[in-house]
Amino acid sequence: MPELAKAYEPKQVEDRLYQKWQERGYFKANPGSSRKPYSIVMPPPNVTGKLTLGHVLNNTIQDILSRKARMEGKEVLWLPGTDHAGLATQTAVEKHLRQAEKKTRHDFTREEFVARVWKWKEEFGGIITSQLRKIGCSCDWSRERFTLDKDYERAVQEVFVRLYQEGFIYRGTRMVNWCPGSLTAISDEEVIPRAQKGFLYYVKYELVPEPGTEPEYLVVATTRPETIMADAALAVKPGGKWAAYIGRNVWRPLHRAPIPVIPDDAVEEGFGTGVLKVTPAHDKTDYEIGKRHHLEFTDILTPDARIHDPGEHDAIELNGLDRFAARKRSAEMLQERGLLLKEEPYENTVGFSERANEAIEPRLSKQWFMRYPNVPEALALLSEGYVKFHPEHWTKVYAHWLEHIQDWCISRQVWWGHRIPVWYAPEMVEVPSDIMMPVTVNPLATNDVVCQIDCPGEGWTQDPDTLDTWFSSWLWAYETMRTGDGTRQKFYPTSALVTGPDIIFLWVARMLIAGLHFQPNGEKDTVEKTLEANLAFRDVYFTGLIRDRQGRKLSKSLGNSPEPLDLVAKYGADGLRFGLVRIAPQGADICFDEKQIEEGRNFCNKLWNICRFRSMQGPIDPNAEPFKHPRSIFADEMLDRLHYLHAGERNVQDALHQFNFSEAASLIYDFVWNEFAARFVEAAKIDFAHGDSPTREGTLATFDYVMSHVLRLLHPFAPFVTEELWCELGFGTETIQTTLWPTQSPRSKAWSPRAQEIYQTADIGRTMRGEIKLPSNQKVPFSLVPSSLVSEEKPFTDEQKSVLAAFLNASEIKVLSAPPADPGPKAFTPLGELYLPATGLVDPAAEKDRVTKELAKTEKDLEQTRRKLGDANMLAKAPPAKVEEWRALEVTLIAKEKSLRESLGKLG
RNA sequence: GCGCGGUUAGCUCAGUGGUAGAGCACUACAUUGACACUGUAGGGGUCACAGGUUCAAACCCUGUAUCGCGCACCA
Repeated sequence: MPELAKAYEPKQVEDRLYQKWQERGYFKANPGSSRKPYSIVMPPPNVTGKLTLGHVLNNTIQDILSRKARMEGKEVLWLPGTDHAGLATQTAVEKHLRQAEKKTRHDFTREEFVARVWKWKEEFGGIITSQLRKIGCSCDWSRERFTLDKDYERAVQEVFVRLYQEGFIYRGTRMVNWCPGSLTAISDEEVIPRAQKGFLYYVKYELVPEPGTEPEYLVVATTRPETIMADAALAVKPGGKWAAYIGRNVWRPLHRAPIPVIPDDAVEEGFGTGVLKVTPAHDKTDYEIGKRHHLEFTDILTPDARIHDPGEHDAIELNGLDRFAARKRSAEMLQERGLLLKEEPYENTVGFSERANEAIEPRLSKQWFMRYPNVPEALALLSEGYVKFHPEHWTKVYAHWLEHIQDWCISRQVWWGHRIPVWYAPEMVEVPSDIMMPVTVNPLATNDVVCQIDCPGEGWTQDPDTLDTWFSSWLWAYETMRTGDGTRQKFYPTSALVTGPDIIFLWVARMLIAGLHFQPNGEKDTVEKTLEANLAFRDVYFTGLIRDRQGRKLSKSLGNSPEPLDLVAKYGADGLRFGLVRIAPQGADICFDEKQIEEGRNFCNKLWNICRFRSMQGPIDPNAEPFKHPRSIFADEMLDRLHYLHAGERNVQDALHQFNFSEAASLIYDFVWNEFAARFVEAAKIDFAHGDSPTREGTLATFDYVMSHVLRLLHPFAPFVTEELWCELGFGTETIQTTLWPTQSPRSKAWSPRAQEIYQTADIGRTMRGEIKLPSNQKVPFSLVPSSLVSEEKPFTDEQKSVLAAFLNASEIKVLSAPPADPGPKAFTPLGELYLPATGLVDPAAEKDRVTKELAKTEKDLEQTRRKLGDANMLAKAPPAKVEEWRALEVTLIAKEKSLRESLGKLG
């Protein structure tokens, strides 16, 4: 057997193993297999994007699920792919063109520009998928999909046509969230509210005098004086304090004209002045009010949010100004006209588009909308348990969204994406969407339109818009499986989805709805079966967001986002994976610290060195059967611990079953480091040192048996190091990937608590050494006066003594029948009283300190216990077993206290 | 404003009724044979606060504070 390197070197291992796995086709899913299916579709990352830590966590969890399922004998499909990310990619290419060629998208024809984006995609499209390979993802790359693949594109358009025909998709002029930076509409779900510091401007609206009235005015508090020219009315609460003015007119202060005072329930008297200025074309609420009162819809903003209020009027100078400059200027103009009463600092929430970092402009615009089908069914999926969210509390968020669902604005004024399959008759003149003018609103216009994929004939023009990227990804769970070879029949519904809660509406909910409505697996004989056959997925695991140590989101602009591949180079892919998964808390965001990755690497190295040590003792037996050999109590103890790792109160099986990955990782970590390495391996050294030890073979077999379990349990988390050790050490020859996932291990019938007692005694003895400040390499003689139980019922053997001596770094352990004549520092252990020599080692003053401290703690414990035992109420109502525990504790503590007092007495 | 989640050691987190835990960081000691990516020991906590339930509360209930997230017709 080759000797292993002194430390685990991931670089020597990772690429070689990944290549081997690929060549041998381990990740390939076979739809013809008779094995039970297990499937996951990868949330497709932006095709030209780069790997982030979020991707690492997310895909590591998918890999854990996939690899474990393979080891459980399932036919696994983990389907990878990428997303065309319409606006994001287009923006990136436009930025590149601006910098490299000083051109905008409008310097090209649409076809030329889209060709440039494809070129960009060819150049950068492979980066993220190659990065996923670097971290060991076991997806079936032969099935990689892209949301703009020809077939996929056609499927998206088919869905559009179908929904149009079914009446779920319509075109309309409505208020949308307009991004003046990207010049496109976006959906409600893509608007991010942000607190903004601004001002509340108090503006005088003078009443148009009527015969017999005094000059009067109403005051409006507004954050947006730049929209005053678009005011169509003032609204007040019906029957409220301003109700007397209803029906009168006021002078609009800029672009002076009379506008009516109207009653509307949308007005809250407690807000501002209780008088609301109504700009139906620039505010969602005002739009509704405008419709109710048949007001005029005046749009005074260009698509890029500059003022454009044509005609002759008194505020003409605002034209051409950006909305924020216009805000300032209009306030000044009001001031100059004596119409601005005051302005006060004010914080309100404004919607932003994340991509362009621009304040969203509520804007009247002609767009395509989708009314969601199957909403009640989608709600039932979760409430009736067909689909489960982990952690569960996201269910409520999902339900709330569905209960308040609004139609989805699905058209985008973007060139890179799925073109809307709608055609306009030759005689129709469509206004190009990028013209820099406000829209002409004519809600009554009817269009001669045809909705179909192919051009209906000469002269017909296709709608210039593309579809929201999410309108393609909502089909991802099943459309990626359309391969004509039975893949969808075998693997859909998918088993699990792993994603972030930030796209619960954008993607997760919509995929469930798509499954319900399009029924990719067809109709079955009962409603329930139809439902179950068409679930997009059965379990959804939501990861937390990764933040930096200050709690900020990781982002490129903040520069707080570590490069995952740098971390791989430093700590290895397994170190990164294991470190991240072990620390990721359930249902909460992750506070990233590189130290955690370092721990992951250290753990892999620990595992490596345990195996290295084993390989020095001779060849490994891949079929080791420890229960067939005579065994030490330490081997039995180890086997017992393994049993509990599988079946204890907290165990790996349950943790993974409950999607508690950090718990599973922590359990294995603690087991390997604290049970296996720190206890069993140290005790095994005694066996290994003596070739003639009768338990040597049993210890070797236990070692191999337990290590075989550990490597397999760990493989989904740390695929490279476990595979390397598995094959190099001879546990197997081919691969660990297709070995059996271990779920249980029996206890030894011969198990006794003695090994635990020895470990506990060693801990106590080591503490004693530490307290009298013995250098850790100084060998000293210990004496033990065994308790009666130890001396009579279960003798303290020489082998046990050797192990205890090794743990204590003792030169010898003298077993005495009575305390030594000249007793030194003493401690109570499960084995009896443990003594250090009185002379030569101990400074009496330090020893007195030690005993005094120990006595104080004992007295405190004793007092606490006695308080309980003295409380009649407590004794009466607590369970008897608990009371017994307290009684036993009291006895021990009394003896300990007595003995410590004696020691203290002797020390003077 | 409503809803969800958090608040435990310097840091990151476990801990769903019975004497407060882990890793990191810190301090001391130790480099002969698995591992310094190590070993041994130590210091360090009014479990956010206030009430309540209970024999007993970090844990259950109510309220408050605070942080994060989501939702809302936030003029």
